[in-house]
Amino acid sequence: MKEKFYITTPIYYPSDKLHIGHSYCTVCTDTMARYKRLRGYDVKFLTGTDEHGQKIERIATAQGVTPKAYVDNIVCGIKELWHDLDISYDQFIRTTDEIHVNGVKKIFKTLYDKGDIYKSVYEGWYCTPCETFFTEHQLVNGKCPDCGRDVEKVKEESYFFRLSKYQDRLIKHIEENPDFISPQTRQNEMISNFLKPGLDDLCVSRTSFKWGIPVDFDPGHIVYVWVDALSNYITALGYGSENDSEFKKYWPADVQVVGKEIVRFHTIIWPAMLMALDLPLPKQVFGHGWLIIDGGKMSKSKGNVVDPKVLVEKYGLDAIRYFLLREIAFGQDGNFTNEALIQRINSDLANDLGNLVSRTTGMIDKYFGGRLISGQSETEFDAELKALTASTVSKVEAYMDKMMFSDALSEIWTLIRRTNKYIDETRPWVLAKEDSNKEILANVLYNIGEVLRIVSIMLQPFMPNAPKEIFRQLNIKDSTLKEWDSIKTFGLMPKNFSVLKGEVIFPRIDMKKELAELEEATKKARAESIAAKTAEAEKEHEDTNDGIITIDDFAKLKLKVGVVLASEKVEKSKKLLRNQVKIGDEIRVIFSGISKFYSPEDMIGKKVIVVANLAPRQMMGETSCGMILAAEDSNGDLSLITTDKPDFEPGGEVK
RNA sequence: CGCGGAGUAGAGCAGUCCGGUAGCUCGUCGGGCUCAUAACCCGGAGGUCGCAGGUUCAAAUCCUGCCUCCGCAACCA
Repeated sequence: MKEKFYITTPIYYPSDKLHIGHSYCTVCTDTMARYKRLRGYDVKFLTGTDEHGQKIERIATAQGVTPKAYVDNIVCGIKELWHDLDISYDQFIRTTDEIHVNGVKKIFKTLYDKGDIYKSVYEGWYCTPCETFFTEHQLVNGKCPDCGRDVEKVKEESYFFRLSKYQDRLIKHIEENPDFISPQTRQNEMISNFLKPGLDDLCVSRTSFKWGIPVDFDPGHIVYVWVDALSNYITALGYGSENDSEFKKYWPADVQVVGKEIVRFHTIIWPAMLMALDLPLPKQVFGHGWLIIDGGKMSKSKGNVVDPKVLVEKYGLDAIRYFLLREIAFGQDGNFTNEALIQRINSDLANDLGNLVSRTTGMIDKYFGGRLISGQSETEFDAELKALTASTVSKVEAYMDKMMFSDALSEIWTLIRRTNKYIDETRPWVLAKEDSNKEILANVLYNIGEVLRIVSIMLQPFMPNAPKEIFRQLNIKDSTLKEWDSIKTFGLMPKNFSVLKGEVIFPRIDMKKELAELEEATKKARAESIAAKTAEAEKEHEDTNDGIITIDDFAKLKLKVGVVLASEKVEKSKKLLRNQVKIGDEIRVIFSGISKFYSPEDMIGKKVIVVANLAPRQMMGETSCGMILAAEDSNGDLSLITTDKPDFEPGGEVK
């Protein structure tokens, strides 16, 4: 019986179009799934979408559609993207699927009955305009991290999962299974950051939104993301349903690929849930890194979001997949630049591999009329080429088992380059001049063809198209000659084979021209995104109050001119300065999040504008009375608002 | 002292766990070849391995301190 291999991607949140980062994660997982299939495993590859929650509910409402209609549309686009990237998933789970919904209800009930879920009171902060709950930690200077407005303390009845109960077992499991969290650095992070300080029980239900799976024994409560989303990896297999044969067959997962930002949920919350359900844990959770763009994180506000679809259309799927898998060490962050992409395409794909195929089929065509018949003659260079081929295969296997895609590809390319060198060494064009050398020539070309066959097989998990085309050009039809096991013996290609010289596999790209074009496209996209954002912001304003306030509204604000007498950096805070501001006769302590832009020395003596009637707020264990005004530019840099006349007398009101 | 990651030729990275002549790709300069996609092959130049101490016969690698950048801090892949 075939050994099973169950691999998953995270389920993505369909609140927006997916970008290159999601694609990266999915392509890597797909490559591993393809590799395991090629190695003869019974592979199950799961991906999907996490469709519930307040954010989606709100976006859908804003667009005047039902949440389901909204996600249906986005999911459609996601499936299209996976199709374009040739993702070979076996199943696409949606958290709105009936099998999942029922499974989650059952899991929730089971945990409740066992006492691992209990009812209590959730305390947190609520931002009314945003309709969102925040914990103490999430607040920025005690204010809503989204809109910066005041938040109010709320209590909500909720269900909690006894996460704390599993803390010791988790630490033990992680320590006893060094491969459970990969790469290693993530493991250190989890233990020192979260497990050692101690785990709190986790709030697993909400009453603040409706779009989700209801707790069926307590209407009004909705299962929150943890139990809902994480369960997908087992509900997709039928866990908790009548037909759980797949669950029995595939669980536990062999690898769960996740982004580094959600390693925590997958290595702490998820395993604790599984422990509570008495289920085995996944064998490995692999946290990959992020794509860094223009030296920073990809984000919509920066307008540097890369659309995988555009890239695939422009350069082809194989090139994009190759780049992602080769350029970035799996597990670490990696840079994505158009320049690096084009460079990889040109030097690795076009010059090294594509050109090798081209010159090989070209020579067979030219010297043998496309039909090669080779005998036994050898050259002094053959042994080394064959030895390298064999060692490459075993190195690639070793790297692939550790999901070190970049290193695996690097080995394959060493072989490709060596083969180009072999051509130089054997000088087929010289051999072709003498009829007596015909047999040696035939064997040289045969060896190159055989390496190309082997290379193509090893490349199959990474690139879905190029290997097929190489097989076609080398006229390899026998499927056993495309299997992994066939690469362990050098020389399985039929001794006489014909070639079909075809189109260039990877055309070279004119770097200068292309970069200029891309630059243009990026600018356009950025402008569009900014325009869309502005429009959205305007719309939001209109929706509330047209963005216009009356003079009476303005009069509610008491803005005063104060002078900063003293200022100091707040320890433990990156942003805050603690200022003592004299307003008239009064001296107030006001915290201000500007230490990145102003040193305490800068502050002293500054005449600043203070919102004098702002409700006092606890910050860093002290009360901040008021707010110092500063303007923000598009880079996020802050500039204090001050009075124009240097010797202006402070204390007066701003009107 | 909140946590983690990074700092190595012009660029991007490997090497650091398990000290022993500093490696790869691209770029650059020179040479070779002409089968091939102006490609391929060979060679050269270019690095005080963030800084400062320490351990050692020997440090990019181990130890101590510091600086800079990035990310995270209850779900942005």
